[in-house]
Amino acid sequence: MTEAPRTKAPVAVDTDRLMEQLSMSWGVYLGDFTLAAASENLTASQAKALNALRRGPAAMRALAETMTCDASNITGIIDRLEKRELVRREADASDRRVKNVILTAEGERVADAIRARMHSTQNGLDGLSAEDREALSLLLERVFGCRPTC
Amino acid sequence: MTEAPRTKAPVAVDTDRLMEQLSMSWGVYLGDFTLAAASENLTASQAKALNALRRGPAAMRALAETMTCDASNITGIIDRLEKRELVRREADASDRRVKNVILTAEGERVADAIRARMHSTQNGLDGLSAEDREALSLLLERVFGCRPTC
DNA sequence: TATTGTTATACTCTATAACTATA
DNA sequence: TATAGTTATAGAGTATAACAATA
Repeated sequence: MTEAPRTKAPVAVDTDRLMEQLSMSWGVYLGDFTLAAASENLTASQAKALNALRRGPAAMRALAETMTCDASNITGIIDRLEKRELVRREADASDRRVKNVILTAEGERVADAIRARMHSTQNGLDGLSAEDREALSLLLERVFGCRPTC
Repeated sequence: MTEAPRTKAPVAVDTDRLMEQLSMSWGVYLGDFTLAAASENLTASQAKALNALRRGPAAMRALAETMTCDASNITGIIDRLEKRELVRREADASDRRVKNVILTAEGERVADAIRARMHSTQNGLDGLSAEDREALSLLLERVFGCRPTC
């Protein structure tokens, strides 16, 4: 099932090509993101957490889920962001075990600044026509199952 | 120049949407890659180095360039891969300062295995028609400037 | 008992700076 | 003197295991 036939079908070749291209493209994207984060003296993980919180407060556990890492890691990441007053912890009203993490006004400003400084990616997207952007969005959704607002 | 107009043009909104979607898609891709690497007891960075070497031998310095990290990091990464006999160092013939890193047969096998275990991404791409794959490839090239074979 | 967040531990990745051996 | 690779160092991310507080 996972074995490819010895004769290369055009389909298989294109998938290989795309995998290679995706690998390089994500490298460019990550470099852009890391540089943007560094411009605010943040690591990529810290910026990722900040970005996730733009949607609203989240429990430590939920944040770990979003960042696909162990819950124990979140403590340190949020500690460093809290020390810079970009986020704050707040005890949950209904369940006192839970701590909700909330973006401060300054944290919101920094998150927006990082987003705005992703020039390379932004310029690449701005260079596309409206139709092309729509097409790319649909393709990403079909390949990775990610819709913009979910 | 970098200031957006106060009235939101449809173009600007679509770019925001795409940035968000790219962020999530990248998360899915990275998770897939990290899991595939872990299935061979490798970290993402080690797997990335292994994958880069599939194109052929590379000097330590060139590898650092490819992985967009400081040259001093490559020493440790290659040390660990060499300890497992997935790569080997070889002195360059023309410049004795240079060490070329070469994939061993076992390293090649492991690199291929990781590539093959990226089921999520692979399935996503296989679900596209030939035309859609071609379209995605063109869009990636225009946004990120990455061609498959360069 | 189960879950949330934290701590302790060990390993890896990362950049900076200083070192060596070549060029 | 300049460059390739290494080492030393310090900070950050990561998973595992164990813990306290709460459910």
